[in-house]
Amino acid sequence: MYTTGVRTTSLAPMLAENGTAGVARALSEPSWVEVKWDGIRAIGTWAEGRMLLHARRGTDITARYPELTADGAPFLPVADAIVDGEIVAFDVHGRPSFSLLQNRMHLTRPREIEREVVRTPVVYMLFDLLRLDGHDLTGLPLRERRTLLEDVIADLDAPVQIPPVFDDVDAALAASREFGLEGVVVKDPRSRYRPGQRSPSWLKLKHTRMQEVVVVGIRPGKGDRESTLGSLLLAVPEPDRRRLRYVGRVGTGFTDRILRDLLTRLEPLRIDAAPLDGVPVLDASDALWVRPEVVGEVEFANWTPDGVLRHARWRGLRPDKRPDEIVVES
DNA sequence: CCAGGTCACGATTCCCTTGA
DNA sequence: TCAAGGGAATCGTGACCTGG
Repeated sequence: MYTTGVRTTSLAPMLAENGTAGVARALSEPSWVEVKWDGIRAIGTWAEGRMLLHARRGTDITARYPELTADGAPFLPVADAIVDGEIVAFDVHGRPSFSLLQNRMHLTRPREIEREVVRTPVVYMLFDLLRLDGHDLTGLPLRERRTLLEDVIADLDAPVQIPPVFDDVDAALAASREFGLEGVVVKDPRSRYRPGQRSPSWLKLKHTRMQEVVVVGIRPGKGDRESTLGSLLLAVPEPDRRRLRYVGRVGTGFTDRILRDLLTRLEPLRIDAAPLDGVPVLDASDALWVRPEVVGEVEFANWTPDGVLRHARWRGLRPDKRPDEIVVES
């Protein structure tokens, strides 16, 4: 079982560009809309009755998902195939949860992997078929690859599924937002599969949210960011408005000019002790604290279970807002 | 034996250089 | 002039090493 982590040959997955609803609607009529699964992209190579899994950059992750790859895993009724899909873990509400996956995605010890098979089961959502019984299918249109995928791999057990395709961008966007999903991917059904390419034939439309935050600290930067800062430590007021609650860091979304401006504003506010409790040791270890006076706005994907902003990027200062005016969006 | 630091890997986003 | 791609920064986890 020492295949984990080794780089072996496999196809590189085709990637989606960031898109807008307008461009996505124009991609085809009717539209081809898939759920954007919040999981781990994986290319599956089926041969000699066994599935090998490779992550986006080619890492062999076969050993990490025995329910998809070891004895007893679903059996594809073909001699050989290469499939493309996403490994997904679901929370109690039935929503894909990347934070659940993080419990198991880096495990290497067989005992711990087996424990997570039971505790954090995954489903392999297949959305493409790249090779079948010796034939390269990447030159076929998506519509035909999908038909072959459905024909050939029809009756699989629970851990391997073929998710549905929708035909209305706006309805799918609304429904996915309603259900708390990350977004949708709109594809051109006429498009070929281009391994390793980021193609405008696939567009991801992601839901994002905004949150006002108060800056409570600075973490030093490295490399190009050595002379300015690495990330900002953020907080929001507790419901009682008297204390602050730590909500994580933001380290992207800045231009060099904005970084220099932030540093100029924050330097005079430096204080010795943290202005709040509950900052994880790792974040606090090299932090430079500031008086909680500077309010800004971040765009983010969702809240983690422990109340931290996920994928936050800086959107700008809110000089019109005082820290105690911040409203926490649920 | 534990805590802390560093690394690896999974992910994303953005800047900046490159080349057409 | 503009798009594409490389590079580097971020987050979050576990593995590993080291010093007390």
